Amino acid sequence: MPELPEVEAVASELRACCPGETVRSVTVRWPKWAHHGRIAKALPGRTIQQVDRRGKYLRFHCDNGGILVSHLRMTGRWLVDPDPVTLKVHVSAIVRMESGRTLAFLDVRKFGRAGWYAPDEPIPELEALGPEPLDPSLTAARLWDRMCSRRKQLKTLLLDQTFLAGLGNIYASELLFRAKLNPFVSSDEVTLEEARRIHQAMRFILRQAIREGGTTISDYRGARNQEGNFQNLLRVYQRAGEPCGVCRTPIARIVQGQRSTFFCPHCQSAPAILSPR
DNA sequence: CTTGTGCCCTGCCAGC
DNA sequence: TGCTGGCAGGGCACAA
Repeated sequence: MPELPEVEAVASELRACCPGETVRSVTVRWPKWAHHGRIAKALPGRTIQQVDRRGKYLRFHCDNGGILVSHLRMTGRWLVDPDPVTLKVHVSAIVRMESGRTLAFLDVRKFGRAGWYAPDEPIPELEALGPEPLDPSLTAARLWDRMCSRRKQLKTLLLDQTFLAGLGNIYASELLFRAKLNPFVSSDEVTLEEARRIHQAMRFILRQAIREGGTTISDYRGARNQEGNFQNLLRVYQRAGEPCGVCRTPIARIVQGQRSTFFCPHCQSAPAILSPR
């Protein structure tokens, strides 16, 4: 479910209510959720100072400099003051605050994970991450440069978190449609002009999705249990067989790197060099 | 370095 | 109706 815009939505909701809250207790119901069980020991007594996002990871910064790092994976959700009924199933962890407020991590598929890191302790999962797609210092020229140094199919490269941090299957397909680029093109064959289109489309799509509160297709909900709206603006994702909004050619779905790629075979046709007669 | 496979988990849906 | 296989937005380990 969650890619950059969804994680950004969750982070901003948590940011609106967590800072200043002191943790009273942590109950881990799915032991694999927490590395080593350090969280249940380290978090009680800590006051959360700030919540932010890096790639698809959420970070809770605490008063002693420690950081709780959380990844939602496919179906993980942080919920603020959940209804008691929702705490009956799929609960990975419950964090109770001194104020009486509750944070719960719900996760149907139980892939979500969290780790506690002491002050100045290295955080391995964040160190390999590529740049933030919306970072102003990531210019089209720098993006092109990074693409040229790799030799991977475009869509697969966009999903690589060491290349860019935060894109997932939905937004990779959507931005390539907007950029009118073929998902199967090798990244080292992209021209500077095409890289500019990717850069522009990526920023446009991500900003729009953030504005819409993310994409809710089945599972995703924000920390206030609200749905996103970007699913109404999807042009190719999960639209296989439907006419392209630009040229009416049926949208195609092809499995690429073990996951679905949606694209318009006409608007995003491969350059001639890749399809010789 | 790249691509492919299996796996972690559960729920849902199409097809038989 | 009931079962089965395939599928799902992520990411990791491992093999070729």
